[in-house]
Amino acid sequence: MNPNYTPQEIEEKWYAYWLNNKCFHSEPDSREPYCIVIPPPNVTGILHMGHMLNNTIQDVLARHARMKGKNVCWVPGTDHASIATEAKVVAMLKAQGIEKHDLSREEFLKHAMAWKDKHGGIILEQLKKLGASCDWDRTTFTMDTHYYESVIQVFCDLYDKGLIYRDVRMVNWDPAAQTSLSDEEVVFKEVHGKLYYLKYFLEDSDKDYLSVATTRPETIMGDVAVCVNPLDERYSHLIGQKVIVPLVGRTVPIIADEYVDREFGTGCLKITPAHDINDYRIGIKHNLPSIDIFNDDGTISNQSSLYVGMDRFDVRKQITEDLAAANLMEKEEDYTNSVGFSERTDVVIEPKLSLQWFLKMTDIAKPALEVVENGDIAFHPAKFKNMYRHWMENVKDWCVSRQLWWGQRIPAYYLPDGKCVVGRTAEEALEKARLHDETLMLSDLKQDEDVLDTWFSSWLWPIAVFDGIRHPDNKDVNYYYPTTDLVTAPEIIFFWVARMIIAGTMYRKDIPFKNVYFTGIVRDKLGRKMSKSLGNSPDPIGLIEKYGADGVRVGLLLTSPAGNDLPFDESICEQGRNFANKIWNALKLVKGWDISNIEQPETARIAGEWFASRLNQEALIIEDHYSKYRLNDSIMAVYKLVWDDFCSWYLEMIKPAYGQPIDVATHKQACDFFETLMGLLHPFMPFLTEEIWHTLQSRAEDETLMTQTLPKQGSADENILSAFARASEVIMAIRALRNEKNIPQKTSLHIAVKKTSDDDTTFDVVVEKLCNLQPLEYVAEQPEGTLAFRVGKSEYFLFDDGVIDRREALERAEKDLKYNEGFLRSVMAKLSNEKFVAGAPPAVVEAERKKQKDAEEKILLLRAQIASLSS
RNA sequence: GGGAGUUUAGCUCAGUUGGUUCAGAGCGUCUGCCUUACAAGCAGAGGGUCGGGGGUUCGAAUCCCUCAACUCCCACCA
Repeated sequence: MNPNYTPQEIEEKWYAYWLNNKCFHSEPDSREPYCIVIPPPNVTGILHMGHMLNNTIQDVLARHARMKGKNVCWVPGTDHASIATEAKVVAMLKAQGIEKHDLSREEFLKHAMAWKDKHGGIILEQLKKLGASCDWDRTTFTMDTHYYESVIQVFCDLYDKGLIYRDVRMVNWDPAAQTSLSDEEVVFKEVHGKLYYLKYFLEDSDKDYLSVATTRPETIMGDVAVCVNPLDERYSHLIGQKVIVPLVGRTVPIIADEYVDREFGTGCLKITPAHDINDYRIGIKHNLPSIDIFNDDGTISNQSSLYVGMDRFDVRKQITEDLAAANLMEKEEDYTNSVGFSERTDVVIEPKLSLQWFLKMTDIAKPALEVVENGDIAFHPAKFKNMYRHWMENVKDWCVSRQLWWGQRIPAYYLPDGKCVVGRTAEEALEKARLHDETLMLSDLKQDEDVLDTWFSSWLWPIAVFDGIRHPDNKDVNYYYPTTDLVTAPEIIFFWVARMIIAGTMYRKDIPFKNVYFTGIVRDKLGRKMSKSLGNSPDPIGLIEKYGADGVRVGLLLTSPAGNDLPFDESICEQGRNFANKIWNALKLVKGWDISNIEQPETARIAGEWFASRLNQEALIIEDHYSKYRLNDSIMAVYKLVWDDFCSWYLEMIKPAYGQPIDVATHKQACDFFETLMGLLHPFMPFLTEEIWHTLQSRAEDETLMTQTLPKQGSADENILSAFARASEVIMAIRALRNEKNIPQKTSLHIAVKKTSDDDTTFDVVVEKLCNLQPLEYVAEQPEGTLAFRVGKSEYFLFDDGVIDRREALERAEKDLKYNEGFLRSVMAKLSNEKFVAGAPPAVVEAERKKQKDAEEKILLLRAQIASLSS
């Protein structure tokens, strides 16, 4: 066997084995289902640390449930991610010298599909390296035919119910992707810019002007008014008069509205209804015209008299120069404000008036709020309930149309007279259209050019992956829905989680999942979010190659309680790798022994009894952690059980002397323990545990650890656990003594004990073995020439081999005495306090009395010891 | 501007309804060991006024008030 554990081959071998044996595949049967739907990554995406964490957690939950005997189905898939993917395809085409606008919709989609076929699914292959136990036979893509149809069907249904409407609204416009965005897709960032004070001269005056502060001087071509607060005495006399927009020369009125903050800037606000949401509202209120000076790509439109065709940011630069040159700029100030950026393309959002499709949210959100409020769906950690409630109570209508080609095309058809019908197919639409005009032909219908927001497909994910929209009563959806756990990032609680709950309560009249586990965000050591632009994200596949998938999984899990951010440092993977290696070495030890038909030593017998109890005890605790979704506590408990209890204690206890064989019974038991431990560890370290499970004994052809159902653990013997706890204290005390006195392990020590009556002697043989002692001697008094130390209430005496320093021993005893006297004082302080004795529960008072008694006994012992040392 | 959360060892975090001298774990640090499973290791040790202040209580890391710092969400300021 290799000296160090080498994961690569082993991981490849077992993943292939599991696939070949269909270990991940699930079909409905009589068992209890356990289902997770993966948060579908972008089809063209590649694996990043966030995916690693998220999918490791899902895999742990899935594997754990499988070993509990559930019928586990983890559905994988990808999202078509309309904006992101379309942007990538457009860029790819551009690199080949092809402009999107030169292609027909069909041609473009052909290119996009080709791109998807080439790059799509890379991420799924990467998940396999991590060990993800997804049911790959159920892999779903949000543009698969059945899925596409489901989305269209839902759109039509919502339209028929009157929940979807088309309207002109101010939307968030992404000039790079040239599409509208929902509010959720806009990210606000602090931007250091300037505040420009522009001169708006009063009509018929060449010296009186209003100074107007703006961060966007390039929008003045769209100005239709200047607004002041009606209560602002500085300007009240001017209300109703007119000013001239600088450079532009247009005459616009001075109006009044409470919206204007008198404190800000000069208290004058220019009104550009087409390019600012607040100006838009004021424009409507005051019946002002709206001048849209931007083209869809962010250049100046011919609605403007100036700068036509120039980009908005170039214009900003140019116009400030021109304003200054024309002496129309009063001043500039540095200014920081928050500006909306497109989540996908990272360009500055342009508020824009346009005709879009919306979904009414208010009513359909109510039942979805209810199921979280009443606990049908549990959030882990629970604090996210607050966030959810707040959003749901203030939910806005959802802009579902996107001016893209990649996605589900909106099934709305326009008639020659401008009327609109909605239907799943053109034929269905035609039927409806003929109700208006029976002479219409298919060719008279013109389908809407836009596609639906990506999230308008992902919100159906837990239903549509089982085809439960088109066939609501099919076997799969009836069995697997509602799913059990959802593991996702808090960032998409509104994008996705909330909307899935809405869709679930609408289309299944049931929750989509019972638990939502929110992972933290993976950050770098400096606490920064990992991002491509910062280049601070390690390559996950590189990490797997370096530390092994098991090692990386352990590392990620150890430091990541639900909802907490994870400051990632490669060294945590090292800890995982080291752990794998430790286990590997334990296997080497166990496999290396010669087995012989000899009698079982008492040490091994008692060690077995103890470890069996320990295992039972800890298995319960681990299970409890799982039930609370405290996976980091769960892995830590297994980690310590394996490393400390099994390797450091148990194996040391049963280990035969070098060159000696081990007895059959002990060896068998050690292997059984090892096997059980591998079961407990399997969800976290699937590859290593599977390998070891097969190495411990030969298995049937298609047997795997991952499909084993873990046996119910027995009970733990408290007596033996506490007897061992005491013995381990003795052992550690002796080791510390050796360490302090520099007595090598090879030197066998001669120790006598004066035990108190309630001490258990069961583990004396273990103490002797692990500390390399001559048989313990039991004495009534301290023998001459010995060094005394105390563990609990028993005294131990080390026979002097010329290494004992009496003065040091005395100091130790005195320190111990001082501590116990202090302890006694604090206990007595409580007991002599009448209020305590009267007020505290009797059990607590009783406990204090016992402490008093114990401390007094110890003090007596120590005083005697000190006396003998100083004589 | 509105809301939520966090603050305990050098780092990441536990600490269940106040009750053992309760201040914990892992990692890191320090010391000693290449002891034939494992130096990716073994054995041992040190380390914290539980963010500051005040209060309730016989008793507070835990409950209340207040201040401070940080994080996140929502709204968005020309």
